Formats: sequence, C-alpha cells, structure tokens
Amino acid sequence: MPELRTFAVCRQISTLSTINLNKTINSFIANGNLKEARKLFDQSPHLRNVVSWNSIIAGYFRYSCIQQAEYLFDEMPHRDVVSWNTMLSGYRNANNPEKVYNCFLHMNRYGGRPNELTFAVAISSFLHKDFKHLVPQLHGLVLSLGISLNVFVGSALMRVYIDLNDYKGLARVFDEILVKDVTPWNVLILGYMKFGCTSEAQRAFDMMPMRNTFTWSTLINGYIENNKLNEARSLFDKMSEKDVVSWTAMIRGYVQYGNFMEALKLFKVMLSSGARPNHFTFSTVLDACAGNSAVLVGNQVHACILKSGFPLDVVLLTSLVDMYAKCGDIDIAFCIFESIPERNLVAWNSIIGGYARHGLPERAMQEFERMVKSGIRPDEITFINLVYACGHGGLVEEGERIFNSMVTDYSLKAEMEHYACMVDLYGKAGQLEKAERLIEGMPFKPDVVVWGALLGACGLHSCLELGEIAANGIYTLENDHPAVYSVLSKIYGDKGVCSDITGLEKLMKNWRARKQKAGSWI
DNA sequence: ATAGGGTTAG
Repeated sequence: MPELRTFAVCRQISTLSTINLNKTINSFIANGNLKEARKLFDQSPHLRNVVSWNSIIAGYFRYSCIQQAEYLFDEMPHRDVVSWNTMLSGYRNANNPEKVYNCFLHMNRYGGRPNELTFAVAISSFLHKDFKHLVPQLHGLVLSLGISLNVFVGSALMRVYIDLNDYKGLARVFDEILVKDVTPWNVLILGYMKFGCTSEAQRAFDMMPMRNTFTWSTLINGYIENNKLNEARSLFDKMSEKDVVSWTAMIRGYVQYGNFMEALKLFKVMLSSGARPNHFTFSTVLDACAGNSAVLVGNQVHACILKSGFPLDVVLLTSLVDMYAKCGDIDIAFCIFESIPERNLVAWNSIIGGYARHGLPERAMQEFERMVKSGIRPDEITFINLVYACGHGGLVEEGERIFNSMVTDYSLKAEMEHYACMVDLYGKAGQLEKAERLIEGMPFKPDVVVWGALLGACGLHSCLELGEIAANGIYTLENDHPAVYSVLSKIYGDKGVCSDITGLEKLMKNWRARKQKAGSWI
C-alpha cells in the first residue's frame, strides 16, 4: 500500500514543518516582530494549526493589539481551551473584567469545557473590581465541575475572598487546596494581616513549611499596616536576603508614621548595602523628602533617579512635583509637571495642591481650568486643593463658587475635608458666623479637623464664645488635644479675662486634670 | 500558545 505510506510520510513531514513554523512564529513574536510573524502565518495556511493561531493571538495581546487579536479569534476555524484562555488572559491583562466576563460566558455556552487555568485567569481578573461579587459563584462552579482546586485557582480565590472581607471563605479555600506551595501560605498571611489578626499571621509564618521573600515582605507590610512598626523592623533586620520590595516596604513604613528622618536613614543604609532601588523606592523616598522639607536630599534623590536610568513615569514625576512643591520650590515643580507627557488626575491635583500651599489661588485656578480643558475630570481632592487655595488667598466668594460648583457641576459630594477648608476660609476672613452656620448645616457631625479650623479662626480673631464651642467640640472627641489649650489661652489672654470662672476655664481645668490622670497611668 | 502572593504618586 504505497499510497498510505506516502501519506504517512507526508503527514510526518508536514507535522515537522508545523512545529518549525510555530517555532519561527514564536521567535518573531518574542522579538517584537509581529508583522513578520503574521506574514509567515498568512503564507502557510496548509501548515498552521491551532497552536499557530493561539500564538499569534497571544502575540497581539502582548503588544496591546486587542482588536487584531479579537479579529483573528473570530476567524478561527477551530478553537481549543487554550484559545479561549488566551483571550481571557489578554482581556485580564488589558484590565477589562467586563470582556473577561462575557468571554467566559461565551466559552461556557459555545466553547469547550473550562479548565483550571480558565478559572485562575477569570477569578484573578475580577480582583478589586465590581465583578468580584461573582467570584463565590465561580468558586461553586469549580467545585461542581469537579475541577481541581490547584494553587493557582486557590490563591486567586483567596485574594478575592480577602477583597470581599470574607474571612471564612479565605480559610475554606486554603483548606480546600490539596497540594499547597508557598503562595497560598503567603496569601493566608496577607489575609490575616488585612483582617488585623497579626498573631494568626505570625503563627502561619512560623509553621509554614517554606518561605520566600514574598512571605517576609507580606508579614513586614502587615505589621506596618497594623501599627506595629517595631515588629516590622525586627523582622526586617532578621531577613537574610532583603530585596527591593522589603527595603521599600520598610522605608514606606517610616514615611507612613511621619518618621521621615528614619526613612531617609534607612534609604542610605539600603544604598550602601548595594541594593538597587527602583521607581517604587524612589517615589517613597521622595515622599520622605517632601514630608521633611528636605530639598537638598530631594535634589540628590532626583539626581540619583536620573543617573539610575529608570524611565520617568507619571508616578515618579508626580512624586518629584510633589516633593519640590512641598519643599518650597514651586517653579521647579511646575517645570517638571510640564514635562509629564500624559498628565493624569493625580498629577494635576499635585500641581494644583502645590499652588494652593504656596498661597497662589490664581495659579491654582489656571491649572484647574487647563485640566478641565484637557478632558480630565476633577475629583474630591481637586476641590479640596482649590478651596484650600482660596483660603490661603483670602478669596471668599471664589471659594464659595468652587464649593458649590463641585456639587452642582461635577456632582461630587462635599466631604468633611471640604467643609473643614470652607470653615478655614471663612475663619481666616473673619466671617465666623458663616463658618458656624456651615458647620450647623453639615450633613455629618464635625470632626477634630473642622472644629480645629474653627478654633484656629477664633484664636486669630479672639472670639471667645465660638472658641468655647469649638474647644468643647474637640474635647468631646479627643480629650487630650494640646492645641486646644494653647489656642484657648491665647484668646483668653487677648480678652484680658483673668479671674472670671467661665465655663471655659472649668473646661481647661478639667482637661488638665484628666491629662494628668492619663499621665500617671504610665 | 494560556495561570497564583509582596513595594510607588495627589
């Protein structure tokens, strides 16, 4: 039967060539040469198989040519699970959970049976999205389809349960994973820390069979989140192989607690230890410089960034803008801001905030208008900055106009901070009655900042009656706020009231007594 | 050819 043998040989040859074809396509894609890959693909209709199709589709996704990927997927004569998974993964990486969802539904209806990978991709793409609420159903589907809960599916599920604040779900999935590697353990620690269970996290850390750098930095970061900086630091010191992430996390910890000097010190230690900072580290350190008004160190860090050759992305440039603005050099801040190619909301807020802090409301407003014109929608923080700017410039009517515009033109809700800025604005301008009326009309109970703004204004204008109300307001929230005492004594002195036993004085006496009590406790 | 954890800006 010569024909049959010939056929078999031909088949073999063509299979071999298909393998070669796919290898060549993949190497083109790896080198970023999508056009060549596609050309080869188009020229070999008789050799290509489903793997060739999948490769090209994955390649399109890798270089963000989503439409081309979709087009090719629609043209496919035959799709396998990998084809579907590639689409899901592409949509996931494009941060498009909606398309993941539709594709997943489509697959279950018309395509093949999903596998572990399908679920790992789908579940992880719903993390931190509204779609996360569908994940418990996906979990059920995994179980009912008899798909094994491997480490990938399991870890992704655990992440989402943390996101859903579902402690039980987290623990259940961890138990359901039959063969665990280090990742589910790490996620368990992450979850415990998110739920504030530091001792459980520590226990998991102690009993887990293996650890990696992820484990250590998850624990360190968890302690920082849970106000246990000392524990974080002693763990960090115990770490034998510190990597960029753990260094950055620890530095960030100090910044978070306002200990900027220690943050900068640690950064120096990091550099001398030979560890290489990345853009995460640089943003964090710039934040420390900004908090410390350390423009000289900030300059050095700036130079260090330029020398390091790291690409200056929006985040890093915004950190620089913020650092220079907070260190008093608003002109350099503006120059850097202007150099940002694609300014986003945070970048705009940062420069507007800079002008606000420098008491230049006109400049702040100019940038705001430029921002709106460029198509960026302002958010709550934009308006905090703008009202704050007006407060520093004494522009009462302008501040009112902006405050109202926020609600009517941009349908944003006025939050506590906006009210605090408005109270400050009225207070600085001496319009204390307006400030008082605003507080009364607030849809929520004033916090320390609002009362503080009022109290500060009362101190400025020596208004005893209102100052008393403000002090009382603070007192009910925080009975050992040092500012209360100093501002009240100032008003008191200004008023020349010395011997009258007023409610105010009682309050102060009371407050001092309480404070001493608290002191003797230690 | 497709998969899971830790660090960044207002």
